[in-house]
Amino acid sequence: MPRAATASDAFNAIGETHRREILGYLARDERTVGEIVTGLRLLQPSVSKHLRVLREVGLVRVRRNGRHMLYRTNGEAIRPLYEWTRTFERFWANQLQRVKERAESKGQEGPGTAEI
Amino acid sequence: MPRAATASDAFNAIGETHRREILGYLARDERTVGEIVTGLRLLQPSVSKHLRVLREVGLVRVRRNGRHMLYRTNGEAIRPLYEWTRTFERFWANQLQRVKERAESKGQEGPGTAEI
DNA sequence: TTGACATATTCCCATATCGGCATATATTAG
DNA sequence: CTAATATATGCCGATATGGGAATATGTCAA
Repeated sequence: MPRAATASDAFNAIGETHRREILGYLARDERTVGEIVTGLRLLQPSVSKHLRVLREVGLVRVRRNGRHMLYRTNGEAIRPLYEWTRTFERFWANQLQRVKERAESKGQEGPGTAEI
Repeated sequence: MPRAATASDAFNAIGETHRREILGYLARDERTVGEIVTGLRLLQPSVSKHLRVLREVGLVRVRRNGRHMLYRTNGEAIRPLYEWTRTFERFWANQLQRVKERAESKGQEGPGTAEI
């Protein structure tokens, strides 16, 4: 079995750096394909292809305006990713806690707890 | 250029469903490869391969205990993903805001306000 | 040592990728 | 209508994938 299609879900779609950049770029306002091309310095066919993937997984929305296509990020579709990552929130929360505790008890370094 | 390697960064690594499952499984306690195999009903070589990818991007840590390898999730490595998704938080925050306002002004439950 | 157990690696294969380039489609202007 | 602009699609090639089966490596027990 090959790797899951990039358009199979949001988790796969955001694996690509350029697609994440596009999502960021489209987060504020809707943008034309041409604006993305010049704004992010990508080639037009590449942008169109990435937009197709993003559209297929619902990460962007489009509407037509004359001969322009106006794309915008659909933040709702990012929420599942957010929720998934939040599942691990306690890790860095604990980390901050530990750092704070260590600072407060400002004593001794634990001897090298080996990490592989 | 082919797709970026699955072990090139966390964004690519979590694209795979089984890897996300493994990360969830290893979030509470450290686990043996065998435990992952039986716990998630995967084949051992498959698990070992996924663990390798996860290890390469720092999403899991290992230590050896006799002939067992004990893996655990390194939540810290998920934080960048969390931060990235949080960039879009206002999308669903606004959504909730709108829902709340509607509820307050109407003083009743809105019918079918779909939740994902 | 030998054998049993735990995990990692290798090989094969069908598939999807992304970038470039060329081209097709769609829409408006004149 | 035709030309020009905006976007989408098709084709190519190099590459990495993930599953499965077989096998290699590593560690302990007797």
